[in-house]
Amino acid sequence: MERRTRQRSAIWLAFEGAARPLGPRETLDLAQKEVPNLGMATVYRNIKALVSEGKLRVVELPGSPDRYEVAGKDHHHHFHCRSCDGVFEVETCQGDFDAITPTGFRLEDHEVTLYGLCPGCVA
Amino acid sequence: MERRTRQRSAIWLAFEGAARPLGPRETLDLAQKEVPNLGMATVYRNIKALVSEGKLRVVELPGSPDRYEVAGKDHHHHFHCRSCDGVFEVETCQGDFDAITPTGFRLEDHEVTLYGLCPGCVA
DNA sequence: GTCGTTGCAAAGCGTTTGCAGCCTA
DNA sequence: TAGGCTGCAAACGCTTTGCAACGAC
Repeated sequence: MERRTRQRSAIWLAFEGAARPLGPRETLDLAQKEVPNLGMATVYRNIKALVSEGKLRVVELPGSPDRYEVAGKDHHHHFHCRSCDGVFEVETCQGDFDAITPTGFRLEDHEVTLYGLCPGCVA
Repeated sequence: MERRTRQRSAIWLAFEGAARPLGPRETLDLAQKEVPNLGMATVYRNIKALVSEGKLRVVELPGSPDRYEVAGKDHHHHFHCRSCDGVFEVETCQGDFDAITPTGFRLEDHEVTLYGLCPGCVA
C-alpha cells in the first residue's frame, strides 16, 4: 500500500465513519457513495492490505462471515442482531473467564457474542 | 427424514463415534469408511435434516466453519485450542450478560469462546 | 514514464439444488 | 409399487486472481 487513491480513501472513510464492524458488502455500499463505480475486488484487496498493516481488525463472529473495524479500540465484544444481521459494539466486558477455564487449559483470550434484536428491529 | 438408509446410519454413527464436533468434510471421511461412494451432497442433506430434527447441534466458532455435535447436552461453551485446533467443552457458564447489554437491545442468547492451549498442547 | 492500483470478468471453493434412478417400507 | 433418498453435476454466493488500462508520483 503505497499510493493514495480515491478508492482507498473512500474505503478507509467508510470504516472511520461507521460505529460498527463492516462486512465487505457494507463497505462497498458505503464507499460507493464517494466512488460510485468502485469494484468489489478493490474493496477486498484494500481490506486485506489494511488488516496486514494493522489499521483494521478482523471481527470474527460465530457462524457469520468476517467483518472489520478500525483497530486500536479498547477491549470490547459484539451484539449480533438476528433480524437485520447488523453488528454493534458492547462497551463493557465483565465475567471471570479464568474461573470457568477447566484445569489444565491455558487461557489466552476469549470472545463473547450476544444475540437478539437491535433497537431498530425491536420496534 | 423417514427412511433408514445405509448412508444415513453411517453419517449418524460418525457423530456418535466422534468425541468432538465434526465439520462436513470430516463427517464425509468418517462415513465413507462405512459407505465408500457416499456423496458430499448426502452428507449436507442429512446434517441439515438431523439439525432440524434436533438430533444434532450446530457449533459455531468465530472464524471457523460450522461444526456439528450430538445434541442434548447441557448449556455449555467451547475452548478452542490455537495449537491443535481442537474444540473442548467448558462446563460452566457464569456472567451477567443482561448487565452488559446496551439499552434498547433485546438479549436472546449468547456465545462464549475461550482461546488458548489445551492440556495436551501446554506440554 | 513507471509501476502500483483499479475494474472487469473468470476462476476457485464450499454449499445447495435439480433430476433421473435407486431402494426402503 | 410409491415416493423418499442418493449420486452426479450444475448452480450459487462469496472471495480471489489474471490482465489490460488507468493514474499517482
